[in-house]
Amino acid sequence: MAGGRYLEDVVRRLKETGLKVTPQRLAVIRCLEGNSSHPSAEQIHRAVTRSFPTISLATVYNTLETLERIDAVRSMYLTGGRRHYDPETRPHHHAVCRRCQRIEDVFPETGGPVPVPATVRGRFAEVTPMVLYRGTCADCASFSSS
Amino acid sequence: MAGGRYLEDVVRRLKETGLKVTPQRLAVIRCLEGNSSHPSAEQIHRAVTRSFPTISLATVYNTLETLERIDAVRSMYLTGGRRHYDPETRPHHHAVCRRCQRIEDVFPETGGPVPVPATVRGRFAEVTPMVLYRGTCADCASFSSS
DNA sequence: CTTAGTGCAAAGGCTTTGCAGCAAT
DNA sequence: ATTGCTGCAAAGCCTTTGCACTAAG
Repeated sequence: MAGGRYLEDVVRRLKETGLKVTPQRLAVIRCLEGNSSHPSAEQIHRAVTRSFPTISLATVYNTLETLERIDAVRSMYLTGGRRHYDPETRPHHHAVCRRCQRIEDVFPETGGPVPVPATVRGRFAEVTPMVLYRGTCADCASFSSS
Repeated sequence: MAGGRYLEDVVRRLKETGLKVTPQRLAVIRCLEGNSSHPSAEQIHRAVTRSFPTISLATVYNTLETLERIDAVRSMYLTGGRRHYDPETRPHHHAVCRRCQRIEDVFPETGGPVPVPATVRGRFAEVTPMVLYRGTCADCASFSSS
């Protein structure tokens, strides 16, 4: 595996900002590293619990907020009323399955840049477009009636 | 004003589906007609309360769910954990202010169709792209430090 | 009449907050 | 010693649900 580039980087930023590198934070960072499943806080908590049984859900939330402030994670509401966390902080798009809610990253390179219409440019500054491709994923399409 | 095209249309669809046209539902429909502010359920409730003081928030939620089923309104999580309702049910995009969370409709015609990358097309069927143009609106840009 | 819809209140998710105890300078 | 972090529990939003009452067709 790629081995800790993300972890190293986030740890460095924590230290630079004067924040502490606690075992709980390390566990959450490790859970996020290379994780493109866009987990919710609760999913992260469940996953981290396996290696760190005593970590509390509140600490996971606190840690995620801290990590978001140092740009180590990005949160978003893509589907439903729950927040999803993504360690990929570069601008990119998302494909979301209408049925199973699976979320996949879609990088701008694969589809070319998304133009910002003049009407939007005239009314908003520093516009970053983010596309949501809502569709039906292969798994769900094959079990179409289930 | 345009005068009731939306209302007429929704009332017709309610009847066709065998649903009742109650004063509460009419009040919610009137509140949605031509409303492009993407209100939350609570905002709709507050607005409707002015003309219909006894309507309950639960009824507003129930009504919105009913209206969404007959495709008279579309709900979405664009920003934060609250649901926003939009009487515009044709596919379109949204511009959202990073600061004040104001939401504006952006119609595909103004920016041309959004292409679906081959990678997405290969993994998802019936893909509908929806763009979120996140930026800073003119009002917020002028009060940049407030 | 009959059935669906309303309003109230309670319950349910998810997230945030307050605070005592603990850990790391 | 001082500061910040953790974990627990409670509180807070927003939304959904159960149920008796009411009203639409």
